[in-house]
Amino acid sequence: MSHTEAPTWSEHVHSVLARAGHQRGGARERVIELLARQPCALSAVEIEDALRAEGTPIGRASIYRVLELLVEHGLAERVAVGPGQSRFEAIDPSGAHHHHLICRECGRLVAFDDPGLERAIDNLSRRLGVRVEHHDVLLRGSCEKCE
Amino acid sequence: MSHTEAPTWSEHVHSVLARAGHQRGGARERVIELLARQPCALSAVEIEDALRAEGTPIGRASIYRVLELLVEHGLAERVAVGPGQSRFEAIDPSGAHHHHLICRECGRLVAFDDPGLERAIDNLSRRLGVRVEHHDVLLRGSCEKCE
DNA sequence: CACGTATTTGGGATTGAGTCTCGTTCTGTG
DNA sequence: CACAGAACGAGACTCAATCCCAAATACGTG
Ligand SMILES: [Zn+2]
Ligand SMILES: [Zn+2]
Ligand SMILES: [Zn+2]
Ligand SMILES: [Zn+2]
Repeated sequence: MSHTEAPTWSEHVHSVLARAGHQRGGARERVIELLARQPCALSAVEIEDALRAEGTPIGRASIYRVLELLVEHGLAERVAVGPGQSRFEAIDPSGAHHHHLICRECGRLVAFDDPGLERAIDNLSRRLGVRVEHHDVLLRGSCEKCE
Repeated sequence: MSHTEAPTWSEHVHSVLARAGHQRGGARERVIELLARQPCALSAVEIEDALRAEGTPIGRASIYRVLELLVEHGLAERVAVGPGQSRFEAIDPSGAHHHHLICRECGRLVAFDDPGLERAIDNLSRRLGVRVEHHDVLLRGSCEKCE
């Protein structure tokens, strides 16, 4: 192949972090690899448990450090689903992202994306005249299964 | 006056809770009165401190109980501004509400409302075909003062 | 008003996500 | 392979939030 493949999220993360002057380490690699495989957001505790279950336990401090680093660099997003319950998920390098509906009944997280919503936030930030770096949107209701 | 005045938020809260079979108690009254006077969201700790400063200290457990009750009945909203940092504010019975921008620099909360955003969320919920009871929107960026 | 019952309240113990510290281990470079 | 800086992890610690339960309070009834 002569053309450049679009980089995967992991590759993108590694290149961004390398460019920012970060070395590589086992803990970070593990967390990134795990996040790369997820369809939707995980909590820090779930990440800790998943890694331990895979036989490569990672210190709690490292997990939070990695997550903070990723969020700082716009590589992952924190989804606050409740008091003391943050979840994290990869952000696609293309800028494509989705938001979530959390079901009041079963607590399940449902992902969606909506250009109209993004456009509205865009217009809004222009109207406010402030620099909006990020937007959190979380809908609460009941999902199809709990309807 | 022969016409009915629009009820204040406190009155509305009391009638909703009475209808739901709740008795009145001092702690609840104090928290409701305090929230009614706020222009924007307070944390539970701020509420506790404010009430103590006013000479009517209220137990922590009661404060959280009242807040939960209000949120449950759609009378107040929880704004998750960060991990382990919830803020609460009254929801106007008319349905009028605002959202917030939280400043990365100074941490200040700036309120705004935007019909375009509300319309977009409306359309979205119709498109998804689910019943959306509530929507959280939180922008992150820098406020005018920190620009 | 006095009584009885259900609700509300609050002090204090407890939980648990998230943070901090600091000595150890690893990475990359020359 | 030596060195400096970066990354790691065990465990102490913080603090919002929850839980427990005995005491206080609200309110319908007589
Ligand atoms: Zn997701
Ligand atoms: Zn968006
Ligand atoms: Zn507000
Ligand atoms: Zn809205």
